Amino acid sequence: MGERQKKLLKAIVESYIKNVKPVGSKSLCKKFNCSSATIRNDMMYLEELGYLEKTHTSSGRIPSEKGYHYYVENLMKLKDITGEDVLKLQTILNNKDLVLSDAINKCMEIISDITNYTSIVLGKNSYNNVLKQISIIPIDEKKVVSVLVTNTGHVANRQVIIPEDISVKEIVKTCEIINKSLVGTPLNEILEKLEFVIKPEIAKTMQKYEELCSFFYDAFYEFKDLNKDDVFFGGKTNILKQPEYNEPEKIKEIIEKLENVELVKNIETDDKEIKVYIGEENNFDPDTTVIKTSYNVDGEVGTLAIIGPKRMEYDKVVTLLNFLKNYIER
Amino acid sequence: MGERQKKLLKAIVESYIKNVKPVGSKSLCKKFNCSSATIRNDMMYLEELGYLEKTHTSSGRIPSEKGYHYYVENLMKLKDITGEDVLKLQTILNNKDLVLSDAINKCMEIISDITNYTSIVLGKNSYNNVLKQISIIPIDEKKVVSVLVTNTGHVANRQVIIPEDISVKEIVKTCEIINKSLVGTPLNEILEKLEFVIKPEIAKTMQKYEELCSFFYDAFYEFKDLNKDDVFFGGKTNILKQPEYNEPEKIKEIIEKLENVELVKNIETDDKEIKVYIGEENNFDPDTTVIKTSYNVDGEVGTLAIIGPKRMEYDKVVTLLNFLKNYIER
DNA sequence: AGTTAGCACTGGTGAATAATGTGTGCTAAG
DNA sequence: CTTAGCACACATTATTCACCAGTGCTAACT
Repeated sequence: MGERQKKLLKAIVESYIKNVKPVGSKSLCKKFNCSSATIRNDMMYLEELGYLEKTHTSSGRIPSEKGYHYYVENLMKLKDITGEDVLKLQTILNNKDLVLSDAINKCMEIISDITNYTSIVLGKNSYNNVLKQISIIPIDEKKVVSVLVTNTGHVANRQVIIPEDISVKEIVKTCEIINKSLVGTPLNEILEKLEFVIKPEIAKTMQKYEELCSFFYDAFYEFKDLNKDDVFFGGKTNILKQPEYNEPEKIKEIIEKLENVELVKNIETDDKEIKVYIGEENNFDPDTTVIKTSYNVDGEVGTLAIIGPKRMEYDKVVTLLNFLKNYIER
Repeated sequence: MGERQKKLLKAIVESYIKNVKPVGSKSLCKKFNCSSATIRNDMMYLEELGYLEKTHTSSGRIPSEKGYHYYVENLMKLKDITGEDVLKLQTILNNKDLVLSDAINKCMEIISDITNYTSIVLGKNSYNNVLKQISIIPIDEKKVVSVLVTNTGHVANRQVIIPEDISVKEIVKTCEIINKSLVGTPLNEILEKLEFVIKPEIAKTMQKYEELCSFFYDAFYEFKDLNKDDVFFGGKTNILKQPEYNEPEKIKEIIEKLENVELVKNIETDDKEIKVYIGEENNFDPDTTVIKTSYNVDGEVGTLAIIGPKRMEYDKVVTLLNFLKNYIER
């Protein structure tokens, strides 16, 4: 691919990103100081290589997924990190009163607003977290609330019904034993340890050790969530402002997917780089591009993702994500 | 309005609800054993009274908002509480392992699924709740987590940064005092009591009482949320399956509104009856009907709401809501 | 007085047609 | 290698036409 062809591909991608409509040969004449026929010849060549496509036999060209890819990897230039957008982000990030996750969420919300794409934060709430404390708080004769706190300050709670044959006293006592023995245990090992450490231990002193363990199994069960992704959307529906979402079925399709928690959680990544997944190669929606990266701040890890049309302002998004990621990771 | 005219209005409303298209005079001939001209005469009369409308000069009639209203109040018959739908609800409601709010949410989800309308539960999390316990759990040198539990078992938590000039010890001690003095206090009075009860009390024994109170003010501040509505959607986008949502703008408009938390929270009601708000008279969206009612189960109160097109299966929705409300309130 | 048949009329719907414009591929000449 | 010129392809839009479902009105009928 010659130099002019590269420039041409770049021009076509950028024009299409900006103007949404297929770009024809004539529109590029002045820019390249040559006739439309020349442009057409190059276009044909780029199409043969698979970088361009036509929507119908005599339309202008649009970039193929391969074309976008080439653009992202070889042609685009990251923007300078300046301007009011970045200023907004900095203001938030410098606010020391904000807990990290809140700051990240707010930043992603802003990025969503200035780009009109949908942003997602998948905070792996307590990846690698260990138990800091568990409390049992009796609510009435039939119910207690169990509250679990991790070493990073995440909290989960659950209401549990007290089985008829157990007394609150026994529960509280068992809870104390658990606190003594299990503090420092990674969350995902808690259930296991409950069975193989706690049960034998309380078997010595308590009659109803089976029932008690089963009760705590119950109480801990939903805390698994702490290990799961916590999903935050910044401007969930901003992507609908993109002109590609102009027909009912397309809108409903994307909304459906954004509401599908399982699908969204799939976006999670632990890739330290910012990766761009265009169309078919993301497993979210073949008509979109997903740009994502992980972050890791003092063991608090998660995923930042932006979902937009394939015709996305790649340079802008990558620049912003890059800035945010670097800033929070210092 | 004569007897036949009432029957006619009923037939028109029900036909339109079912078939979505304006109903013409001829389609009702057999049912009323008369000619289309007769029907037309009655239709004209009903239109004069404001119960019917035309979409254009020579279309069939559709019910006006006034017409729907008359239908709901005078014409429709509640369905029998039978069938598999109700069975599904009962199964959930009989599951004793489910906490009330979860059971309600699941039921509303089912109602949304069988009707294809959007259902909302606004659980006033802890209306009238009082403080049961507050704990301070140190996370590291700079952070603590405050955990607040209410008498109904609701939990709120918040990470707070420790001001430089206060020690964790002092915080924990103050916390104990708060627990002694403030347990039983309604949540919305906590901040007030912090100022006028706690501050004077700790002023006796602690030097930095000002700073400590300010710290706890901070720690409590977001717990106000507990007094706010907790929004749950059952099948948020089910309403999009209704044929009226067949153009991009309409879809985007309703999605926008459903994403607008403030607007949704406005739906809240404390009306014990099931009320139907058709079109302009609901302040959510003039093209929809909102059917809502409050529930109150042992002091746990909230709002159940269904949002659908004005052309809604009023009898079905009211019947289902009625069943659910009565069942949970025993 | 209420009901009905008949008729002219209105507006929506869908198919067919035509006109226009934007773009292409190809060829041949510069 | 570049360019002008030309025939062709397809999307878009507007126009027309026929059709249909429905109405309002009038006059006749029970």
